[in-house]
Amino acid sequence: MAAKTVDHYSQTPLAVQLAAILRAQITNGELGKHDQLPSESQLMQEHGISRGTARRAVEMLRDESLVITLAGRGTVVK
Amino acid sequence: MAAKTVDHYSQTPLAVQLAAILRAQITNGELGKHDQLPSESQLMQEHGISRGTARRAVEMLRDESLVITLAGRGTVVK
DNA sequence: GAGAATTTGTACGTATGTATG
DNA sequence: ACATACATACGTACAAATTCT
Repeated sequence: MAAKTVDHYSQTPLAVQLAAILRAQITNGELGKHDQLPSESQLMQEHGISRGTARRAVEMLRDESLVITLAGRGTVVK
Repeated sequence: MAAKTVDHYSQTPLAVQLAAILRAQITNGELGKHDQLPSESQLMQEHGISRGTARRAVEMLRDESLVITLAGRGTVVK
């Protein structure tokens, strides 16, 4: 099945949409503890968004302490 | 006297420097409760930085709940 | 109320620096 | 040396909210 992606025609900001999608995957266990999140480049391609938008989405999850980002490594579920 | 500005040759990120300058002005009372912060355009000109950098600096203060930003209005000390 | 000007919000592109593998 | 990945910073454009004339 196709993975869920953001809606470019929605009024909701793309970064907010993406954060919600990733947050849901963490909440429902699709992404478990210590699991690696898709890289910024992967998120860019999969959702057709820019790097800045992908980064803002992940930043929201960091602010919520749902994930941890390590320079040069990536982002993992906490 | 000349206002304090960021150092473009410092190792410290420009946004971090600017946030520190504004944070100090709030702490020492130079900027008091309900006082308006310089607009993003003013910060750009006064410090010779881009808008994105100015926005990140103010964003830090928002994250610290030191200020409140309203679209079309600006940012004021809380 | 209309319209211009100002200010913040969102989105994208590019470049460079730093750290890891 | 190279590829990958995050960090910082420059730029552009347009949208949305507010203020001013």
